[in-house]
Amino acid sequence: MKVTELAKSLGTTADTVRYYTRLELLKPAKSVNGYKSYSNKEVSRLKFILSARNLGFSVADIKQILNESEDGKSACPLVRSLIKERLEETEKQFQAMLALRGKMSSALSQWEEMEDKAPTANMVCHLIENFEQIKKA
Amino acid sequence: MKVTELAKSLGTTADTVRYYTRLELLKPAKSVNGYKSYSNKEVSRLKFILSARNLGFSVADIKQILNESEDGKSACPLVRSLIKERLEETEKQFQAMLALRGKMSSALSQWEEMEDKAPTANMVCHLIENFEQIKKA
DNA sequence: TTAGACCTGTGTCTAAGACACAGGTCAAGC
DNA sequence: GCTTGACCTGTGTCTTAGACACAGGTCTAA
Repeated sequence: MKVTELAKSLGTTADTVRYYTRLELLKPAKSVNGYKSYSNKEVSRLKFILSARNLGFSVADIKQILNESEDGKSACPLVRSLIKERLEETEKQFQAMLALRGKMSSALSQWEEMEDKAPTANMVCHLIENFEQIKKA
Repeated sequence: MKVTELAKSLGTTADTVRYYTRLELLKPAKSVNGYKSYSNKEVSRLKFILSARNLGFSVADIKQILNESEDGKSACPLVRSLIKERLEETEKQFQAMLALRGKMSSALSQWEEMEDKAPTANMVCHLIENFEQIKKA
């Protein structure tokens, strides 16, 4: 299987497959012509990687998990501990995005009723510089 | 004013100031000793940059805005149009994070009751590979 | 004058691929 | 057999917004 075949068969891009290959998450054989040749084992490996990515694991996490399982050990404890970490991060980012979204949408609606002003020596844009979010009561 | 003085006075890091300087958002004079010397104008410029970053503008956005205002034009129309774009992106990312958070927390609670399994030839980790989110009713 | 503490600019690194590009492959047509 | 063109390949570079490493400069106290 060539890189694009593999990618399409699992609904991803050739660049993504190449990326994982570069990091040695996938270890294709070399064809005579220098092209990389992916076996069925790589297919299921890639399937695993994509599932894990979809669940929020980083590529580095996945590398760890694969290493563990290649040693014959159960990766389950590692997997549980990693997802706990990632979930905490996701929660933080989520809260940050929530706040940002509120700020932005508040700014947008305020600004639509405000007039344009030319810049002055100490003011680039009054919309931004005078913005203060109305705190939730 | 030296880079760290400026940074601390506005609650940011020297690296951030250096970054903006590299991109020529700030244009300090050169001291005799080669150190960068920031004037009061740079202070208010940096203040503006930090406000805009805080509202979700990218550094490239801010560069555009500053350029516009340096030409004496009002940056307000640009600012409104940029924040509309950024808000849409933020909304998308927010929804993605919301979904991801749900998936992850669902996975975590499922997995806590599941046993460890050793890897097999076609299974790296059954937790991940057998995970299916229970769709919201 | 010298020691040490602190500060500086420059260069490199990060995540997870996307993109550019020079060259190779392969089937169709002659 | 040869050639054309379409498509594919691997490698290298680029992206964000800074953080970090580091060699060397500055500055204060002794």
